[in-house]
Amino acid sequence: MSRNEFSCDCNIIHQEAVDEVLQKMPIDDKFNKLAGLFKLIGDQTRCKILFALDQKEMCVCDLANVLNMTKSSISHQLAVLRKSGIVRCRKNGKEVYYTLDDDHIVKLFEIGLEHINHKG
Amino acid sequence: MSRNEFSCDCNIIHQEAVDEVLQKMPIDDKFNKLAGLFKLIGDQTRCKILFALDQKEMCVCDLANVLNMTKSSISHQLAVLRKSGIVRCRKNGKEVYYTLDDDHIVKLFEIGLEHINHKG
DNA sequence: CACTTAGTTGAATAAATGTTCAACTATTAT
DNA sequence: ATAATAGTTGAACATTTATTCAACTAAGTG
Repeated sequence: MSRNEFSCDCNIIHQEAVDEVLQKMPIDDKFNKLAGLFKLIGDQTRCKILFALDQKEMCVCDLANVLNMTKSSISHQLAVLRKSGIVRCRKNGKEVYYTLDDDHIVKLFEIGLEHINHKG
Repeated sequence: MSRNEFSCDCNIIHQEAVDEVLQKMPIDDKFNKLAGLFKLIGDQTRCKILFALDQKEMCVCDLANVLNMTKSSISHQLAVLRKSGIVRCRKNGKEVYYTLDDDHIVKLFEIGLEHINHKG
């Protein structure tokens, strides 16, 4: 039984190791969400937006000025962050104010920065 | 001085807030690396590879079996992870064994999973 | 009311990215 | 030597994705 029934193009070298790891692997849905979360903060623009919102509640124009980008592109990214529940918004007159809505993000940033400062 | 000199298409609503946040913002290079790190683990395939390697040192074929993918696509992703210093490899005969080479990744995963389990 | 500004949205464009495929190297076994 | 297997690599392809542009809504101002 050196060949497996799956679509990978090789023999199983260490069947036991493979089985053991497979048992501990979370289901696909978990990885989907996990990778999705990291993909969300794996973009310079969104990184900066989140960093800024961690300092202060800000409206779209403020963010556009901080990032030196157009309202439109900021708004598009804010929509992405909103839909994923990472930021929250509140309307006041003409302006829409955004805030961070997730403690985990700040922790992820801290560890990420540790990594950067430790390695290249 | 309600108009700024930059390329954003709007007035500054809260000059003080903008200035304050701008002062605290790391330089672009930091954000580049930070977003780069998250982008790296923001992919299902690489997420699974890293999770597997956190359990056990594995060769490419083992990983191909665990993920049920071809050697080639696994190898391509391993090259990406290698170049960024997140995994390390060691050759032994025909086989190449990979291991995790970064404590931060595990921490990021833990917090990421906390987030998933807390939110949707 | 007409005008300006804050913000959103959809379509289009351009760039980045993951997988496949085929060719290749290197090591082991017959 | 020859064959088979582990792994890498570059090009091609398809998909995803970030920004731009233009049109739009909604709220405040003269």
